[in-house]
Amino acid sequence: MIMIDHGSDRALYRQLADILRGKVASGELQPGQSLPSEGTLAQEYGLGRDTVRDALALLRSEGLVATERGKGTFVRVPETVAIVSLKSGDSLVARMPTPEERRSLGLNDGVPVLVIDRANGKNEVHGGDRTRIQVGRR
Amino acid sequence: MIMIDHGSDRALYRQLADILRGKVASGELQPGQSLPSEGTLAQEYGLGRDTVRDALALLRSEGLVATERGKGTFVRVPETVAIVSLKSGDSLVARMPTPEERRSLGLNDGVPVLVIDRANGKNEVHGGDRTRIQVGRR
DNA sequence: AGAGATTTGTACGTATGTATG
DNA sequence: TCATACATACGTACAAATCTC
Repeated sequence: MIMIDHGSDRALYRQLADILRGKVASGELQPGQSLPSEGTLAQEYGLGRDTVRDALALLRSEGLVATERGKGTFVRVPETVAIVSLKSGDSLVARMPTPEERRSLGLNDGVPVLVIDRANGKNEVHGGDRTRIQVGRR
Repeated sequence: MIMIDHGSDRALYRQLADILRGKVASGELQPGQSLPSEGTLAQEYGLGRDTVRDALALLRSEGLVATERGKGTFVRVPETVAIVSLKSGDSLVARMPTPEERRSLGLNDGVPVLVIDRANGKNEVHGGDRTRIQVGRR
């Protein structure tokens, strides 16, 4: 098993994030599955709880996991994706949501928004985890 | 001046983030301008440095500020935006970059990527802070 | 070049509160 | 009711990058 190298230049919390990211990538941790608790991870890897929390915060910011208070941290399950069509004259950008957008759309950490500027001047904001943009071929 | 309410339900670091976000929104803090140091903020608002860091981390995750080690935290300056055209049959999604994508594109915290699936099967990844997607009207 | 001050990064500890099961 | 788990907030200490003199 891969462990933490206290002699490495790489920060301990980054090493732990690498390990957990790898377990998600390899399928050892499946979508919906819970990670060990912060306390358990701290004990298993010989780290302070703060260091474990830094690692989990990093993975949340990447959109890889979601943490629920009192429950635990879980590998994110992909959302059902809706197709949104773009037409000639439309444009869009991607950015992180404002706190208000996060609330109103119910977005997790590590989820951007797509902001569409329609040719008619109207504006749309879509959650990045549940939206695919498509041109033509409707 | 707006201060921190230790009696409030809202977490202290969120209150501080609200204050700083407001100063950016109002223009009191201009793009490129540095925020007070963590130590200064902690002293001014009567908070622990850890709490100040939580607030700054939140603002970074929103793409509002960028922190440079040894220098300070600065209001993000908008990047020069390149226009990328979509054609019929193309599609795209937005998500947070992998660590590798962040490195290779030189992306800050709080900056998503746009992943374009071209009709010919090819794939493109663009930094969300420097890209506008457009359909037609080139 | 070098020394010292400033600033952020990392890592630990403790304590308490709140949500969940 | 009780145990578990995450959230918040304080403290300390040292490392590393930057800046100034």
